Amino acid sequence: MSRATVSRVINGVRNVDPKLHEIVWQAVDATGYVPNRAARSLVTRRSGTVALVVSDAVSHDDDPFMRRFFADPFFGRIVGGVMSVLRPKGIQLALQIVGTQEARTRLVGDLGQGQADGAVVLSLHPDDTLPQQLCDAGIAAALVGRPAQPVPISYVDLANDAGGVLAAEHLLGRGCARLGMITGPAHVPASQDRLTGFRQALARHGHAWFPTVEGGFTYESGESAMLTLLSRHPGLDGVFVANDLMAQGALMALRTRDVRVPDDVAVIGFDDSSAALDARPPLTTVRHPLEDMAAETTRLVLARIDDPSLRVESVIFDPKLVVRQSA
Amino acid sequence: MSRATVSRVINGVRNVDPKLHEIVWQAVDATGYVPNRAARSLVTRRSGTVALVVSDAVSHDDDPFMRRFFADPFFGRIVGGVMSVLRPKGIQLALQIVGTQEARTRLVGDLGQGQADGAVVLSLHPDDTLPQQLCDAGIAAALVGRPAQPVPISYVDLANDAGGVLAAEHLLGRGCARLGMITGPAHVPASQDRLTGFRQALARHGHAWFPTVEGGFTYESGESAMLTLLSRHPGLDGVFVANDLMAQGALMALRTRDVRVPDDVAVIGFDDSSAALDARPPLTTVRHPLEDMAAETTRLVLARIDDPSLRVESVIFDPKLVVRQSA
DNA sequence: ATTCGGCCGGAAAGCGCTCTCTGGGACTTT
DNA sequence: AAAGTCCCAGAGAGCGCTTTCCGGCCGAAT
Repeated sequence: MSRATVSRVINGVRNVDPKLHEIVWQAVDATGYVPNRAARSLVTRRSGTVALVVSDAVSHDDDPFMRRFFADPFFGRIVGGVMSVLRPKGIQLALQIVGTQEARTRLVGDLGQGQADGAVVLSLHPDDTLPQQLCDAGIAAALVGRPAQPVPISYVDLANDAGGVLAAEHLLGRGCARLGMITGPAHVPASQDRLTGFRQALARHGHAWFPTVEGGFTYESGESAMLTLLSRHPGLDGVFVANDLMAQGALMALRTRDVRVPDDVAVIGFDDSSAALDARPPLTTVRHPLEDMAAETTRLVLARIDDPSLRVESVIFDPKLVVRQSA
Repeated sequence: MSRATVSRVINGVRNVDPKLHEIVWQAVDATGYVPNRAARSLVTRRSGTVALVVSDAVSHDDDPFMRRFFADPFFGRIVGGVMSVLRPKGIQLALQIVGTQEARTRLVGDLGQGQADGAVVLSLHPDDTLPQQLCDAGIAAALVGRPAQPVPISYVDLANDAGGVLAAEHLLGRGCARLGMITGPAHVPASQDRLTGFRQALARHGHAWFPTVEGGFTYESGESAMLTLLSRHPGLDGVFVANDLMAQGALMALRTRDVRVPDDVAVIGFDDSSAALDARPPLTTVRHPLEDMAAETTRLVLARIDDPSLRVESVIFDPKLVVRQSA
């Protein structure tokens, strides 16, 4: 029997006698044959790999930010979501971290050359040029989270502003009248959107202004932001915090000041991460379905690999309010 | 000029005229040429890739345990450590998750065939057969954490028992006399070792017995374990908790019972993760240098790829006590 | 001046696979 | 019964690279 026939059987091409089909599979099982991926991709020009690219502007490898980033559940949840769609299809996941401009250029070259068939991209820096480069190079790629600058590239995002609205309405609905917010870093689009949504919803209900303190998405920044808020505005009865980890910190601050939650001050977090469940009282929070979003991003990439002529597309997920005990 | 010459230049082989050398590099820069990885590995039989394998015994992809696992900083910290050594060398990281026995067999086949040159393995299940399979197949691999069963395979581990000793001595040293421990799951080797070390150190100081409650490494399990311990042994003045997240939960339990930390009860955690810093009071804990260990594991794999005749090797890291405010 | 040795660059053979192209056998049609 | 049709299997080219083998050139030694 010729290699061609075997190749046809293994790749499931029609026009093969069922008997031969059977024989081939038996032989494969018996010998434990595994096709050579390199040889295959050499001719098919497909690598059977999708890259997960983390693009940031750090100078060196051991950058403390990167350490924090990997330790953050954010990264792991995305990996989990991506894997959940890649695994059943037998597609490999290659991890790429690009910090410098040079690394970005090399990455685009490598991808263009076929190192991976497509890329799921996490663009962490506001003036990251990678989305544009990817776009120019015609690489099948999609972002998790909207690009900070307008670029014709597919992306999946959460309606962060709608999340802000949800939080505002819930707080208002339970009778809170003196609200405040602990925001995320100003340069992160998601932070902006959460603030905007919250602000607009409040405005619609006649609240022209409310106090705000900026945090850094960390536990400690949430704690100290809450302390600041509390000292400046002792009459506060409701706080929207831009992520759960900061909210957990805020809860601790409230506790040390002997402020009861939710009786004196109601707190709403954002993400519905494990921190929300671990907080005491458990956090009422806005669910951020990161796994599903990462999975959807991966599907977008895969679709584009199959048909490069596809239009760029954006998928916006709607957040849901998860009511627990903090508000 | 022939392709052969170009190849020689790019791969830095000797016997090339410096002038030609120069010309080639100029051309490469000018045209943005990137060598084809597939073609190269076809002939060199090297993929330039190392796999990070997570081996567990889950039945399906969306297994809740896996979701938890990815969301846990544990995974991310390891990824960070592995990347820190792979990146400078330009080696790719491919992520592989194997839950079923079938997937394990296929993985070993794929690796043996050259899909990756080696593997850094996280074996999460006590009777995981993967280490043995990898060993039998002669694949360059090393484990993060000691294998649950004795297998001739390289691994990197923490001297968990020494960590237990550190905790015991610190607690004893600050005058605690009625100690207890919240352990990790009994089937995890690391849990066992932490308990063993703690027990032996206490025995050496005349404490023949101390109360123990088993937790599941989660915040909530730590909280409820502490509550149990407190109700059964109200006189407790020191607790060793097998990881920081449980310790954070324990702190919360203590707080709700109005027990002062460290004045009434001293608490020591394990890992020195972000939870230790986020806890109030900040946790005195045993540092688990996971990033460094993952990096070392990767180096072991790389060394074995270079020279397959290398003996299997184990590297044991020593834990350090990080004293903060909880003990 | 002739030969020998050492080096450098080119030719060409694959690596293991896919896929087009073609031949041959069986079946259908007139 | 002869010609046409279809379908399946084999032959063979070639994917882009590395690497061995050789031929040719130049400098040194006899």
